[in-house]
Amino acid sequence: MTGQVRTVDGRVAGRRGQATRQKLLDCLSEMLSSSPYRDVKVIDVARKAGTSPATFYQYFPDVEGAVLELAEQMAAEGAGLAGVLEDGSWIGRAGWQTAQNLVDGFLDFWRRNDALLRVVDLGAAEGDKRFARIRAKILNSVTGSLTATITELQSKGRIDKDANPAAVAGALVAMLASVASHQKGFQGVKPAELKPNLALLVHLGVTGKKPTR
Amino acid sequence: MTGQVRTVDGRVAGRRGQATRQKLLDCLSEMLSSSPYRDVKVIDVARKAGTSPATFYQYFPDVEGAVLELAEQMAAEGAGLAGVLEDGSWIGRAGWQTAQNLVDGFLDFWRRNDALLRVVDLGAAEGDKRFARIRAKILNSVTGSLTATITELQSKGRIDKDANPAAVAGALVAMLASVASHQKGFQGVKPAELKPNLALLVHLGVTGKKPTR
DNA sequence: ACTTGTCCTGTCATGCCGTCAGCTTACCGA
DNA sequence: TCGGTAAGCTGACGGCATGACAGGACAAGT
Repeated sequence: MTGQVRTVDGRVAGRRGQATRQKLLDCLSEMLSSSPYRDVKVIDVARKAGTSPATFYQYFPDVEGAVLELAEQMAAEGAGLAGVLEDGSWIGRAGWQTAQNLVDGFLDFWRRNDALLRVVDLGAAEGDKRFARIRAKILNSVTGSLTATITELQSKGRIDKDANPAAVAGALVAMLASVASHQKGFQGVKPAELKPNLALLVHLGVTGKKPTR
Repeated sequence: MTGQVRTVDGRVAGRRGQATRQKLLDCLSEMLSSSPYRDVKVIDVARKAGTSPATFYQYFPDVEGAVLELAEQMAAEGAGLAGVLEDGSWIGRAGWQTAQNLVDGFLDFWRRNDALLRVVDLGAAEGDKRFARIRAKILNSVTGSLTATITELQSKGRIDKDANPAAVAGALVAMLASVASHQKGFQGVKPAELKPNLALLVHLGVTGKKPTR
């Protein structure tokens, strides 16, 4: 599927080349965590990797191109976010647990990849199709699963007939994503206290009623 | 309170100076809407304003500084976002209306200022205190009002005692902000269809029960 | 040892950044 | 009307990042 790793000028990358490439990606990832996206320069990444800017440009067209590569890797991992939902029930006490698991998994994933996710979010919001696709890939696994659950519960008449399952699911997931990336900015609310409240909202949105704890 | 407008090197700005300054801000605003934040250069803004880069640096320390200025102006306007909530009831049919009004106002404000809000969001997420403060200023008016409402309803026993009003309100507002900035990215859900569903979630989160339409 | 293709870097033209000295313009009091 | 003073603007410059290329270093096979 991925084919061979290629340099910008078309050569196939060998063992050493791939190592250098990966090292550049790792250093870029670090830089993203430590300085504003706008200030991340090719030359800094190259220096950190103990190589030269010219080498960087052999493997990536520019900083954005390299970020996209990192994001793809992350998206592949993040597609498994919905794993929690596969075998999770939304009925009774189990529903509360499922909601909690979802929130936990989400916040955890976000904390591990916050710097990269910020950039992906920005790119997507700016209308860049490539970033939007990656963002969708990450979120869709969860949104899709939630949509299915809501649709099912809706057919049982528990939820407002007028509600659009996809819209509700998308909004809930957006909420999780947004809260996750601004966790520190919640003045007066401790992170530990945030989780159950998010779970409460998710449960409310999905099932239409308060959780049984 | 605001004091006089001053140049970077301490001179007080007169009529002409303020006009130039404002023109630079306007052009910056346009550039933010039309190109990725990362690619907005001082020289482009200056050219667009029919002046030189040196002039730009007379009024702002850098691009970020100018963006902060724009954001402050926006925050002043956005602080009125909660106006809808002041005289809005959350009881019965009126509650549904209030929720809809809130969603409407929010999405509208976001659409009018999307480019700037993206940058503020990024800055805040990256940990920049100045951007975080501005973001809080915009959101707090709404969050605060919602928190009060939830607290009140909670005392009447309608909502889960364990819920933290501030956390729930914050999460709902974050949801609105996030959805607003990714409106185009909601595949398969039309914007018009999005609103009532957001209102539904807000109503559910605030009052704990389905709206009466 | 020689060939071949991968891998890296020195170097260069170009362009943006951020600063300064110095010029022009507007305002004001005499 | 006429300087004087401060505001306002810009050309020009050193510094640094970008992005391209050609050529040298290196590993592997023969």
